[in-house]
Amino acid sequence: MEYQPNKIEAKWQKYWEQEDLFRAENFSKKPKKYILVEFPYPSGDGLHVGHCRSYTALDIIARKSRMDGYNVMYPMGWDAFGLPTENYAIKTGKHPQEVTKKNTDNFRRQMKSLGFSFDWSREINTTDPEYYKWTQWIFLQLYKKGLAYKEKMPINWCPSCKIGLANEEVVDGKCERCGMEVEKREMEQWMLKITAYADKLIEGLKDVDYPERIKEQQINWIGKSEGAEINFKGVHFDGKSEIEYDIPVFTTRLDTIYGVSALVLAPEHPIISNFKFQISNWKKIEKYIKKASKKSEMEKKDAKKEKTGVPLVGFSAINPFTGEKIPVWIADYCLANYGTGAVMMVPAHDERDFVFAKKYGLDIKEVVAPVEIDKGIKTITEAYTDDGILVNSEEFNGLVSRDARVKMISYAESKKFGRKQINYHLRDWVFSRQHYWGEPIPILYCEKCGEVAVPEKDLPVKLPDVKKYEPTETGESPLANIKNWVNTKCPKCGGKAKRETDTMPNWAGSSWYFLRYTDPKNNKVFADKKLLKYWMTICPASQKECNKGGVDIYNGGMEHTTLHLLYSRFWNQFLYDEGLVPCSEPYGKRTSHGMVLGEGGIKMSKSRGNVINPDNVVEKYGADTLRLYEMFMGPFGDAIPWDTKGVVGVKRFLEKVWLLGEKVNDQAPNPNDQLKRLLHKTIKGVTEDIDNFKFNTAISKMMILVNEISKEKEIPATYYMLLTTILSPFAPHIAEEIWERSSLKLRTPRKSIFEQKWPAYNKELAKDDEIELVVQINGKVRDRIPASADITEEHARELAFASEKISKYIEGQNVKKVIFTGKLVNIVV
RNA sequence: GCCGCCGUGGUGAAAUGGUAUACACGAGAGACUUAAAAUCUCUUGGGAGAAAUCCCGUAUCGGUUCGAGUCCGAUCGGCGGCACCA
Repeated sequence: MEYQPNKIEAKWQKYWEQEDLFRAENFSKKPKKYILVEFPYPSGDGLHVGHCRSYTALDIIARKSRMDGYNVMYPMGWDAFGLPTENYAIKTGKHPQEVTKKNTDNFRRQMKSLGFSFDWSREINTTDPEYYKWTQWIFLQLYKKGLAYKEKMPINWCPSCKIGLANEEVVDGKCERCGMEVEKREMEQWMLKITAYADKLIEGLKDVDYPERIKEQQINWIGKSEGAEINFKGVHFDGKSEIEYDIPVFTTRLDTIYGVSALVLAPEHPIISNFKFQISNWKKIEKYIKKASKKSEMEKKDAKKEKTGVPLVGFSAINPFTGEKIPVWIADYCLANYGTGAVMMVPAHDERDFVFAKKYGLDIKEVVAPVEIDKGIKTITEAYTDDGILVNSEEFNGLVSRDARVKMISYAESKKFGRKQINYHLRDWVFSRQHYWGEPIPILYCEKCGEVAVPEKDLPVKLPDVKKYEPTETGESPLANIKNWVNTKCPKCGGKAKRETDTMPNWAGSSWYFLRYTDPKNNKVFADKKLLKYWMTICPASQKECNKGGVDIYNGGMEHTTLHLLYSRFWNQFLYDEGLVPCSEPYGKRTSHGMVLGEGGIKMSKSRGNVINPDNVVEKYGADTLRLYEMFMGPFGDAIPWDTKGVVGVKRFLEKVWLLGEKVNDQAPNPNDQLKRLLHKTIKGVTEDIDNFKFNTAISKMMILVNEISKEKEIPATYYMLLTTILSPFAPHIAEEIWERSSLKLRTPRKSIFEQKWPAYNKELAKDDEIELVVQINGKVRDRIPASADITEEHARELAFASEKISKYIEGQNVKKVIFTGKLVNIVV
């Protein structure tokens, strides 16, 4: 009978749903396993084949884990707040909620058609007031602890559209919609103090099983650097008298302080606007600041781009170590949002400073000499940026850089003009958006009481209906126009109050959703404590409570490494400190998938017209083929181009498996020993490959087995059923169908294949009994000799030296060394 | 630019520091067929040779090692992130 996926797939999807086979059971006696994939943003384009890839992979893990005896939770939900839906609403006038409903319905249908074993009873949606009530509640906890605060921050502003723009909407410094040059505009914004957790976020990585590259990316993003903050004395004449003030400077290279030629301020440094009227070249400075504000941070940091700057005429600074008076410049390669917004310029020992000093003719003074040479370099042709030995630094001469830094900090501390300082590259999280489609920030402004938190009993602060989804002309969110929503009473004094009209960024809802899955319908707390403990801390292996558990496996894309992954770790650590969740780290293990690219290796996009719609693939080849293909196409962690031709390969494989059913005969004689060994080897290989996320090689191993079995005239039913079982997590529909037919034939009770145990293999049979002993001369293969797998070194040497081919090479040669590795002999001559 | 990753046949790729190219696609030849499709069998990194066999080959250059696709250094090329796309 022909393999017709369309006939069997819907049948089994319905069966699984009716039998409720994938429900995660709270407090089950079985060991728990919480398997999580990043929930999607339900865009109007529908499911991307890239989504299918990671959901299939984790579905394989989930299905196999159930067969291994775990109580698995594999949930799914929607991260539905965000710009694309809002923009779509602006264009069509449809309510974002309506659009979201349509999109999530479509996503859910597509997911179901692929046979993913999600526990749909736990489905969540970040835009559901019953969900965002708790997002707002967590914000209030942060607020109460002083971790949410307001600050003026620059946003992208289009003067023609009169709206704030997301970075993505700014193309080459211009508004994506109208092409107008984008300006920076200062606006009061809600900020979250993630920097308070910088050390904890580094520290927490020690206990979790993340790929090294992810840990490294996060650590570098946080960018902890230890150094010193030194107060330079700023001096200028205001027409009547000399004014003095401190200009703090952060440096990790205090050892180079005797080589400072100038002080450089960021264009946004407060000193500049404070003393605006005393700067004699103000016009020039103003022009420079305006130009700099248009540059992106990337442009400013670019070491290859020309460095520019303007001196602050009449201003100077005093180096507290030397007492020397040095000029003060402003330059945009000094960034306002890192350190103190002021840096000391040491041209001899910093590349950017060197280029800058050369261009503007500033002093270049060597103060650190390379350790190995001490030639007294006269003309410096490039910056020496490594540590070395101090020269030209008075009492610190002769010290190595590291010691010099320690001594210099003590000196600065004793003289009270400096101290040890740790700086982070990490910046606080801008948490305000002037958009409609996000969680309203639950804050009120009372005429008498000032800023007031919305009482918890009044949550959620629901999004009101609006007519227009565009922001207002003042740059405020569209909510500002809904007067009867904005105007409210102060919960403290009952007086007049206005609501905050900013909404939260899309990242808010996704920063804690993994907690909600444990108890998705609770309306008293964000999740029940006992359920959090059960799902987040019970170690599946020991069934005992431990603090390292959290989600057992969390899969997502590399693109989320420094934002979502860090933000959600921050929220969880905060909730842990508040005693609200039982583990400090949310995810015990992190894995990541590679992107699915279009044919030819370019990104899939509507504009390129190379988007593959999973619906079409399912219709043409079946869900099992799509699943299997996406797992077979390459290593799970790598980006891989789609290849429609490649799909037929796995379809043929499934057809082959299907047709094997015709050869099954329970009276069949046991196949030969080699095939039996291959079967056990395959079970072992597939088991290990799934556990190691090596799905592509697991499939190739099954292909090899099927190719071998196909050569037999008759196949015992046990072989066929074992093969089907190890295939079942990959291609669940065909496996169920084969299992049912085999069960009927064997008259065993009908039960889902997913209620079966994962097969064990015989360790002895899974080993090779014969090998080809490889004989090398100087590392080059010269002969292969069949031998027993447990050959001794002595015997292997005998065989090697007895070989005719080998004797050719060693005749008249001096054998220096013989290396034996168990299956290889290397003779060094 | 900075941080992280990757580079192997015509293509997707496989390979605990130990036989480079498993598995699959494509291509070529053949079988079956009136024919086509499907299916099955064989060939398929480059070069030399009638063959046995030999030489070269994992982006480039160099190093470590008995032995390097794998480890180290440099270079070139590609991808992800760079804080308001998610």
